[in-house]
Amino acid sequence: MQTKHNEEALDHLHHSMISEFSKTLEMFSLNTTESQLFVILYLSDEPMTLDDMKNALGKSKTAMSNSIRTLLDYNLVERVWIKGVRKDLYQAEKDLYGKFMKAYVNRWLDAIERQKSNLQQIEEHIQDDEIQSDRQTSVKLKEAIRFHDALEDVFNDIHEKDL
Amino acid sequence: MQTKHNEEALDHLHHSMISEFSKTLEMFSLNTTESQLFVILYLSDEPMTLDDMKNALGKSKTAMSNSIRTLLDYNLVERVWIKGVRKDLYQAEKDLYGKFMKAYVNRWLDAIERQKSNLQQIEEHIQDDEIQSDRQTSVKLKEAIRFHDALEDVFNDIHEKDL
DNA sequence: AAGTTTGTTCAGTTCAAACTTTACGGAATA
DNA sequence: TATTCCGTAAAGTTTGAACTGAACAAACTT
Repeated sequence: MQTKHNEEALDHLHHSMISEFSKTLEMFSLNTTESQLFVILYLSDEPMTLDDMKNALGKSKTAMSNSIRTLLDYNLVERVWIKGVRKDLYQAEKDLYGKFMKAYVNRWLDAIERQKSNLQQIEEHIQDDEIQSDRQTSVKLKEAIRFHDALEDVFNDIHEKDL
Repeated sequence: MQTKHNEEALDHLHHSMISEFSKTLEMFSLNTTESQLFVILYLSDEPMTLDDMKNALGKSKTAMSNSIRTLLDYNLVERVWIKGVRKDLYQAEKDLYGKFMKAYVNRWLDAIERQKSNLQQIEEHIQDDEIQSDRQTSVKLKEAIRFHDALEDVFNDIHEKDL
């Protein structure tokens, strides 16, 4: 009975960790399932199959398949091969902080670069067409571009720190 | 006719800026309307009323009222008073970069602190109840807490930079 | 005091994201 | 070669966020 009590307590413990830790991971623009999935893999000693995850989270296999693929895209999870095992196996990347930060910062930098370039095109467009834009708008446009520069700087700083 | 052509071009210009710049602002966890609203206010020389915004964005007054309040919460917008004007007036805060960064970083720091404390409570809970947790889980828990510490450090760094 | 005007609350609607179930193609096994 | 098994694709369903319009309370005007 003591063992059973202990087992339940361990289950509860796992459940709490998944519930709590995943909330933080959601802040990295992961959705609920993706975050929970990562935590599950993170807590597991051994690589897991889609069916393992399905059982652990109580969701459909398709949901697992989709979520695991975005985690792969973000480089937060890797597929491993074990001789004799037919199913695909996945495990969480070791370097928790580094991987998450890298994934996060890269997504920011990509977006910033894209948006900055869009704004710059608008700026060129003004000059080419000789539109008599009000002074105010022109000033704001330049300011917005500088804003993007500043963002780029911050995220580049972070990026360089954890190389 | 030249003036009219120019006017149209200016409208288009404004529209583009709202569309493009707001995409970046959405990355600070603002939804579409909040972001667009901020850009509108940002581009305007004068403070605007809810009706002005409603007309500018073509959405309901309720939507404006809700969005402006979250922008106020985040300290990205301020209410101003002008003698004789009965309606509430709002304008974008001047320091674009500083305000956004501060709002963003604060939200991160709040969340991290809360989550870290939750994890620490789980850790205490283990020790109190003398649960024989597997070594692996215990290690991971500590690691997760360190992860939060690291995040706190990064965001604190950013926070201190733009004081 | 009666009647406007203004911002917000509330109830109902719309739409997109997230899930599930079913179906399918390709690889492994017999 | 036939069959089973596994991951993904497709189609349909559910759920929650975002929006609208009507109703309301407080403040202002006359």
